[in-house]
Amino acid sequence: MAQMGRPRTFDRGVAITQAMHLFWEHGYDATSLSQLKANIGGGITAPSFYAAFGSKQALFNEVMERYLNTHGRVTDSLFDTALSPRESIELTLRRSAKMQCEPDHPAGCLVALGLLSACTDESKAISQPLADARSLNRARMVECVERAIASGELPTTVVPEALATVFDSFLLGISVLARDGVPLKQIDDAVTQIMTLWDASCIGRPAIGSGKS
Amino acid sequence: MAQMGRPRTFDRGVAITQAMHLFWEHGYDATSLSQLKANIGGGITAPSFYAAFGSKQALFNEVMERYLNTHGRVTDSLFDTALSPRESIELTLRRSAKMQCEPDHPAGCLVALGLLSACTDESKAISQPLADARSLNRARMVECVERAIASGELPTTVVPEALATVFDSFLLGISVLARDGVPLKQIDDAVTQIMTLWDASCIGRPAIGSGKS
DNA sequence: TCACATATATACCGATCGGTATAATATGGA
DNA sequence: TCCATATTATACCGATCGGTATATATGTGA
Repeated sequence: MAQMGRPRTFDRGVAITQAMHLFWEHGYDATSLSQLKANIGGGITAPSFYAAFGSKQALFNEVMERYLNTHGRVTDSLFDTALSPRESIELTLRRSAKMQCEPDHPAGCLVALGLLSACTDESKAISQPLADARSLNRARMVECVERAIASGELPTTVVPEALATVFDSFLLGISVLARDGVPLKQIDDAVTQIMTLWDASCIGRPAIGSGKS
Repeated sequence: MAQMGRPRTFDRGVAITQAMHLFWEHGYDATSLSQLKANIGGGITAPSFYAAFGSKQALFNEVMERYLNTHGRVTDSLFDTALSPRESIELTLRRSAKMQCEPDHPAGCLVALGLLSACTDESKAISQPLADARSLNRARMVECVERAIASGELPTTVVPEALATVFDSFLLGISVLARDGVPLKQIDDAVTQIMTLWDASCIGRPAIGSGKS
């Protein structure tokens, strides 16, 4: 019993990728049904759309799931305990930067930019999984620094949240840079530069210049 | 000749502030005329709106101008040559973080989040002044680092774009953090932390850990 | 008092939004 | 062959979008 009924004229899996690119570029609200229908499988009709995906929101849910299981994986090294904490963070930053600048899909990160999609209160709830992903990444960054402190890689004077927030904010900012067309090399050089912050903390010179205000 | 004709029932300047808060929170596209009309001066009608502001886009232009001349000024220290380059950047980061977490207006920065407003191709053109402001800030960051190198504050081995991009990306990321509800103290502590990067570069230890990947 | 200027209120414009009812069409299994 | 199943195409739904035409109310200056 392979499949009953008239076969659909488009590939559902490919369609989700096409929809992902649209949501990625324009956000949830700003991506209209007309755009989705026009860009899926060379153009489909409204009933075909709803028969295949249920609703715009349901499709977006599938898109988020797809993204988190593919492109979103660039931050997986954050909880790869086979790596040193320093390597975990550096890899996350470099892989994220590279992915976000790839030319075969919209620039930036859907998770970070998903905050923009959440314009309406309604769509804020819809893109909650993206907020959860950001929250999870934040927690993992802190854990990563804590691991480094526990292993003696970083001195106990380092405040995990403070250092982790530096990397987290830097990471989130990459999405805006990528969207603004800043070249990958420049961002990657910045990663190299920011990793010296880790080394500086490593040497046991935390909180230099903490005064000022 | 004080004013001719029937006086309007709302304060135009206050209305622009109210509109700014809406655009700030929801973005250009997602802020509807209905919302604007309902929130301006306790509710106005469509003809009153168009008589006062011309169009949604014209109002948004006034809002951007207002923002850049008020809240957007937190980055002014970037080109205040009375400050040391290090102070310029640190002040920019701290003032930005503080402003973006103030409770009397939406969290985050309209300039950074304006990237989200630009969902449609059309609205991308409309919010071009915000993209220009980001671009300008980027250039000023680089100039700031160059000043430090010229004055001997930073060694000539520092690549201005790389270090500036670190601070720029960190700054842009603050908007997402603030929107996600990360407390100001945590962000401010991160500023303290990231400024040690400057000090580390200052000591003449640039490009540590530049290898890897 | 009366014209003028400006803002207001009511009602409406075409376009698009996300979503659907109805019916025609194409496949597999009995 | 004929039915069940599933997708397709056509046409349409009410709601909202940004914006406007018309008429009325409210002020100033002569």
